[in-house]
Amino acid sequence: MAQRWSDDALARLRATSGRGGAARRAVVEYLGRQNCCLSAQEIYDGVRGRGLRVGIASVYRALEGLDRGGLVQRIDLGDGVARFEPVLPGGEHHHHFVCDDCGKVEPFEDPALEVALERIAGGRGYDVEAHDVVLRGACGECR
Amino acid sequence: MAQRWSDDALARLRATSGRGGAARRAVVEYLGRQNCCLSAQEIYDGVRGRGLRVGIASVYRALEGLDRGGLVQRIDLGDGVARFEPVLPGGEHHHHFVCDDCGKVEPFEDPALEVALERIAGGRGYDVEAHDVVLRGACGECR
DNA sequence: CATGTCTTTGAGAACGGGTATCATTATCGT
DNA sequence: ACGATAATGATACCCGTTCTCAAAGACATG
Ligand SMILES: [Zn+2]
Ligand SMILES: [Zn+2]
Ligand SMILES: [Zn+2]
Ligand SMILES: [Zn+2]
Repeated sequence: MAQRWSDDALARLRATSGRGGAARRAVVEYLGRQNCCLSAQEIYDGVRGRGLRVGIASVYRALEGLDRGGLVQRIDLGDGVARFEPVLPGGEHHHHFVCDDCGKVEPFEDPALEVALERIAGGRGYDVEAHDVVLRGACGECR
Repeated sequence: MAQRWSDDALARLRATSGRGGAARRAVVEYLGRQNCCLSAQEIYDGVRGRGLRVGIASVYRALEGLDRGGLVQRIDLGDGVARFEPVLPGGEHHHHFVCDDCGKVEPFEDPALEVALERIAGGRGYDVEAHDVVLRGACGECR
């Protein structure tokens, strides 16, 4: 599945952006191995940890391309650091709970929430294309 | 109502922080007059526009104190700028729609969404104290 | 009101995530 | 292999936010 996403993302990027590059490939492959959000710095560290000489600028460039193509979702948890996670085909996705105490980030899914959000999208004069939801509080260990 | 919030916030701040100051008072009074979120810079400009010599650092300090006291909600719309809006007593609040095209921010309320969020809060092992929701897309004028 | 103590304030430096720049390297059709 | 052109990496830069610190203000006391 993850491998599937990486391959698909690389193919899609090549179709829109003309050429392939090593940095972009490294970022996509590293990201495809994750199942929740990572910051650009975390991706940079992870890729570098594998011995690849990749610049932080290339990480941001790859993420920007992935974001424009809808292959990645930009997530803002309120700490001033943007995080990114793969967008799986079919629209299945999750949202995040952040512990105010220890900073832990946990994903969750909730179909009823998605339905409520769908209804809002339909009811207003807006053309809603995406939604962000973040829950805050104390996690099981911290409360 | 707005005046009510300002008075209450100032009283609450004085109770926790010992002394009152002119900058803090100016920020709270300006913020109490608004009904949706403002950035620190907008607050700074607004207060300065009234001829008060207030530093941007004091604006951030006031906002930090208000946030710690739960008197203000920090809102992150994903553009790298934190925004703040008064937290009204009773828990009534709204969320925001952001137009990807023109950048316009519009508030909306949706009881069904709040119910869905409440259910999530109760069902998991978390102790959820707050939630952020942002919808993105094209507004009525831009689509 | 004057004094002294402690807090708040404003200006600007410092910090950090993210972006722009640019010379160099890699890609890929030919 | 060659050459046009896009991608890359190092680093300078931008800008929102926080830190620092001397000066000003607030409050209790006499
Ligand atoms: Zn996630
Ligand atoms: Zn969702
Ligand atoms: Zn609002
Ligand atoms: Zn809500």
